[in-house]
Amino acid sequence: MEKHQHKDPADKLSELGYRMTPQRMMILNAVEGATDHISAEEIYSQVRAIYPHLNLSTVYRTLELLKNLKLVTESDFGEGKVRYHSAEKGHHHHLVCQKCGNVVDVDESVFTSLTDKLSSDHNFTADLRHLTIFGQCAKCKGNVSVQ
Amino acid sequence: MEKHQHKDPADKLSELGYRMTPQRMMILNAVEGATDHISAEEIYSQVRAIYPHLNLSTVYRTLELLKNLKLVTESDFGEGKVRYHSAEKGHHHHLVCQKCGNVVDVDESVFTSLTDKLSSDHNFTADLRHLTIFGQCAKCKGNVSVQ
DNA sequence: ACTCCATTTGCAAATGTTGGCAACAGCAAA
DNA sequence: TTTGCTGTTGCCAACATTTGCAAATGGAGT
Repeated sequence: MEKHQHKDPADKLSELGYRMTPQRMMILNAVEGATDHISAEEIYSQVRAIYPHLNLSTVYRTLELLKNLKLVTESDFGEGKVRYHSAEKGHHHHLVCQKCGNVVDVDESVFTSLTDKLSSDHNFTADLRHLTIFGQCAKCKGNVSVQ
Repeated sequence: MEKHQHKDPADKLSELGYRMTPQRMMILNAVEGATDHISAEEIYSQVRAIYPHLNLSTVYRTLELLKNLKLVTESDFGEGKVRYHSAEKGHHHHLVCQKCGNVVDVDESVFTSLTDKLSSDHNFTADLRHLTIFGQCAKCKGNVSVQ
């Protein structure tokens, strides 16, 4: 009954001609179900707990696919690994402090002036899904230490 | 005679208390001398040709140092590896087309409205040295193909 | 149910990059 | 010049991620 009220990402996959395999189903669930940005390794062990026959490559390949289909979002917080987030839950971007490592979310609207300018000046349609901005937060701005 | 007209990056290193070793000298030269954005591996083999006793780790560690000292700039063009550029040659940013892979340079000024907003709204000082924006260029905007 | 075939997976090896640790080298003090 | 301290390097193993390839599988057609 509530089947076609808002399109389930799983349906979206098969509608686009991709196969809905158990692996994909569970990886998708892991990303959707995560309360925060989740890493490939976390998805891997989380799914493995209930579906032990799963390869890490499959996780990466599925995330790549979901990313291309705009079902998930990829963010690099400078940890040496990348994190994923369900696109369903709304777009937002990140400010990462290079000193304390703190991450602040900012709304997409902050970037509209930039995307407008890129569009008008360069005829370039920016895709800001991955955008992470590094810099210094309010707290750390006083510190003068060189790294 | 022209020694202290504009500060040589090499001098800058030792002034800041870092040692000027042959490895660092040659890695720095490789980045300064490159006509375009150069990868770690390229620096490695280029320096090795005239200084065979050099380790790839040293290249990465030196680049990390130069990056922190704001002598070089790091850019990720989505090739699976990162590229470096001499900061002396002026700051600019990149628009990478997700379809054709073409890279366009844009001037730093395009981003002033964004950095101003981040500063006033979030008291966050953005460091845009690494900024690469993905999206679609003018040519590819017509295409409808999914990936 | 059965066949077929492109898609998807697992496996293992390769990639680019980082980290630990012991040996080495620059430089200041004696 | 020798000593000693500390920063730097080489070596090697770890890490996150990607790739090639052969085997397995979903699902359309019979």
